[in-house]
Amino acid sequence: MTPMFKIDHTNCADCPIRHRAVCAHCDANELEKLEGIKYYRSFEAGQTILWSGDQMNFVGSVVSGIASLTQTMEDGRTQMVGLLLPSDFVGRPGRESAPYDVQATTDLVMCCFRKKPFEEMMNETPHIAHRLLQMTLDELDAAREWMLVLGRKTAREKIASLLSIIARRDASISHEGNAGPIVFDLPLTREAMADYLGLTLETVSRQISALKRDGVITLEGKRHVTIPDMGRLMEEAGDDSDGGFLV
Amino acid sequence: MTPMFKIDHTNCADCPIRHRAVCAHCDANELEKLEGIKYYRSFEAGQTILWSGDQMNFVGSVVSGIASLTQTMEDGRTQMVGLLLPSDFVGRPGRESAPYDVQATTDLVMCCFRKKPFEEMMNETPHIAHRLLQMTLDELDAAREWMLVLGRKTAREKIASLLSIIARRDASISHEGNAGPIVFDLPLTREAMADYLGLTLETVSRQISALKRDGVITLEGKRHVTIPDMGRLMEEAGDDSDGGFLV
DNA sequence: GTTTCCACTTGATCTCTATCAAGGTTTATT
DNA sequence: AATAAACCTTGATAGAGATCAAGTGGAAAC
Repeated sequence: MTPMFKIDHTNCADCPIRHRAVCAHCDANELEKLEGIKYYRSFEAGQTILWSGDQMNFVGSVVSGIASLTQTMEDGRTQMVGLLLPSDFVGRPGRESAPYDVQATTDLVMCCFRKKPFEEMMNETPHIAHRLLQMTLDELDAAREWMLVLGRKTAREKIASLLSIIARRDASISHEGNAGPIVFDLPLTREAMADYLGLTLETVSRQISALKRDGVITLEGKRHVTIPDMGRLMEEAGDDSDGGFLV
Repeated sequence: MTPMFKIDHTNCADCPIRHRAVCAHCDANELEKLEGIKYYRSFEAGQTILWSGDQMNFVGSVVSGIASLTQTMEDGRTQMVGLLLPSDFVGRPGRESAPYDVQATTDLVMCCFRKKPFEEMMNETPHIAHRLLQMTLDELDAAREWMLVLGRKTAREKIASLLSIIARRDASISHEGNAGPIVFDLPLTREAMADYLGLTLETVSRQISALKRDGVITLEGKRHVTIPDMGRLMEEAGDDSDGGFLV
């Protein structure tokens, strides 16, 4: 079965969304139906988009920036449970409320669809339901991969795993699958990284310094990262070299 | 929208599956179509049902016993990424292979459907696709809830969280939502619990002893557990008392 | 130009959990 | 009844990461 939506980071001319996600522009048949319910929203870094328990009256895709899903315990401990990069889908068709906080980790633009009409369209067009199921399965795979990181990896491996995810995601967007050094800007503070990895920000800082000292990464300033050897980084992450991350 | 399948632990006369899962007997319209492709399979405790990467040519529901999903690193570290209790759905419609090992943790009976015809039926009957999306979202919620456990909870809280999940699940099956002590048999070895919680089996044993010493649980033998006060257990787990676990 | 603030780094120490090791129970096997 | 094989418990010790604390650097605000 060939997917009705183009996927995997191909852009179309008039839409900024990379098409791992559902997008109106990708399917001429749906375009008119969606045009009316589509809108863009911008958020500032640090802004909370939704609190856990809030009514969620839209679904959408990240256009630019990074959003994060966070769970919080009563005493304030927090764990990031999802990182939404450009092209990722946000939303829970058929669900009333958000089960975790959704935050803009950086300045963020989202392409939103009002939920009701989106769901109606989903019910009428089976391939969209099918596509959503596939995306949800992707997210489930990514969440489970992350459970291994959280449960069994050392601090150093955790950092390497996170850098590896961001590097791979970034590389696949900027220049299609070539070798050579990978360069990118870290979009997360040390604290956000710690929240994602189940560490403290001090440990994150120490391990980044260690990876730098050992030549696994190069840093200019605090955010600009160069990965001279991706294979080496993935060894440090404890992954089989071919890698199975899906985020 | 009312679900076409009965859900939430109601049994019908001729089917052993509790209906959080897709099941032929729950929808007369689909019954005949499914009859031909449905079959039961039994597994012994410890048996591996699927290795990571194997072709997955069926989907199905757990009828009795417990199955687990496990990820393994090259050096042997393992993390359980899912626990499948009776009524849980196993399978990845539209996917070729399993991304993790599937094992029978106890003796296990599954109700299986051959994948191809199941997928065809899914494509023809939108409400089954819809139901599968909802179930996958449930699993995603559970996985993300578990990320908080793995990333931020102490060993004691982790044990309490696991007991809490099993107790709640068990209680909702055996006697509909009443108060009073909850009694059940632990279906997992200390080692399996450790693999699920990102701990060692020694730490699991020590924390269970501690919970017993502190009167949070009572143990007869090594597996028979009594929870005198479920609220107390949930406090120990660090949950807001109303609890959000979805497993 | 100075001050303030925020993100980050580094050091010292402590604590929780892993690790190593030994022994105990229960259940199955001979 | 004796033996073996899982499974579990408990103790001693070590180590990874948390916690507490001080200080650096850079950018924005005054």
